[in-house]
Amino acid sequence: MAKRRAETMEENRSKLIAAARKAFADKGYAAASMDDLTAEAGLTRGALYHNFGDKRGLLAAVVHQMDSDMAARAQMIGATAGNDWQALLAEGAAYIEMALDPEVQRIVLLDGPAVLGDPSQWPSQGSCLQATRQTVERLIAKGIVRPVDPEAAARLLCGAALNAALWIAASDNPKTVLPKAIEAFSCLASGFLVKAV
Amino acid sequence: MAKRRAETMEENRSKLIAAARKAFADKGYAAASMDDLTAEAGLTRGALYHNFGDKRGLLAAVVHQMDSDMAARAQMIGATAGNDWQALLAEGAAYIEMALDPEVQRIVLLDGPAVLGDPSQWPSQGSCLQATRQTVERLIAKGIVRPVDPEAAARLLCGAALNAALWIAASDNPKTVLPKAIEAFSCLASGFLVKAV
DNA sequence: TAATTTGACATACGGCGCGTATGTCTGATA
DNA sequence: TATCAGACATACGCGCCGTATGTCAAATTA
Repeated sequence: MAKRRAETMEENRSKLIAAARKAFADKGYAAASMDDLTAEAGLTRGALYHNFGDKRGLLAAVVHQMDSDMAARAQMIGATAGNDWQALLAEGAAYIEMALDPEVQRIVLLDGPAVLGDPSQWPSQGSCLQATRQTVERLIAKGIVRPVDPEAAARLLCGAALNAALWIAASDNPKTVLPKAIEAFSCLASGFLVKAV
Repeated sequence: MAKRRAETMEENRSKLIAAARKAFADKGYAAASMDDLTAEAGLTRGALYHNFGDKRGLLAAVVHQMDSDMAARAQMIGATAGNDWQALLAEGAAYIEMALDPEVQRIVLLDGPAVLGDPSQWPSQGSCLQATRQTVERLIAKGIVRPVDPEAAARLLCGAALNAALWIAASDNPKTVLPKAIEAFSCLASGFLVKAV
């Protein structure tokens, strides 16, 4: 039987996003050819421009998907922590680990900001940023964390985690530096506590 | 009188770097045309490829220049601070303020990492990173800061400062959020102290 | 100083990739 | 069943990068 119209369209969108995710991660955004990646998905550039407008639009869709995945994961990890403070630390560690994925680094952390602009302006709000900010707000309300600007705190924490991840990924043996990074992150974060550990 | 050979060459290099800096900051790396920016400098693409190899080489030269300027500035500011701890905070604040410059953001913080890779792999070592790391090492030696990995601490601090700058720049009224960012940064950094403030 | 060489830069060429305009064919609608 | 709409394919033009080749002034040597 013939498929519904919207059905195949959604399939094609998914195929294009998947191919783009692979191509962008593999060759980088600039070097990825639209002809190649659409062919990889069994389609042509016509489908691409019809669905996403232009190359940037495709990147935006890919970033949105990855960002949403990361947000969901961060949310889960935060929810399973013992208390809110540990949730914050766990989210940070999770973010560092997620950022170790080469796909995440290349697409979300490097090409994404360069092509689409600052992550906080993205529709998805920058995944981890959102989760971190909410956690910080809870901690401030409970008097555990100093009354700093939650947005500022979240941005700084995520920024620290992100750079930690880039550092680890660029290092010779990631296994040994990962714990150092997480320890340093914990130290840093503890600066927000009302009373020191 | 006829100019020396090396002299004019150095002049041309400077003119190209200056034009590139302007073009990259204005249009972004990808959208900047080599023909246009070389014409702006009164030269052609021939000079460019002879001096810098390719477009990436030109960006690297521009980044190196800006990075060196930033390092020198950070060094100066750190040196004029009362003590080492205040030097660290001052360097962080200085980094945030420098990163508010649109040219720095676009070229050093966005396109630079996307095109050239992680800043810590750059020949210039990532300006502020170097200065921050040295300051952290001094503070650890004096027992003021906990014995964390200096490299990790420097990366986290610089990452936090960088993201603070991106946040401020994207905000509606930078003037009001700048102090919030600096306050949050001080809190964060104090997490590294042996005894809390 | 005159001839020769070097090399910094200009010019010319080929190819690729993006974006748009136009065409086509299938699934929806009446 | 006939018409329409829209998702996707095809065709075209333009701009830009990188390289190969040419040129001319400055440096070198005798």
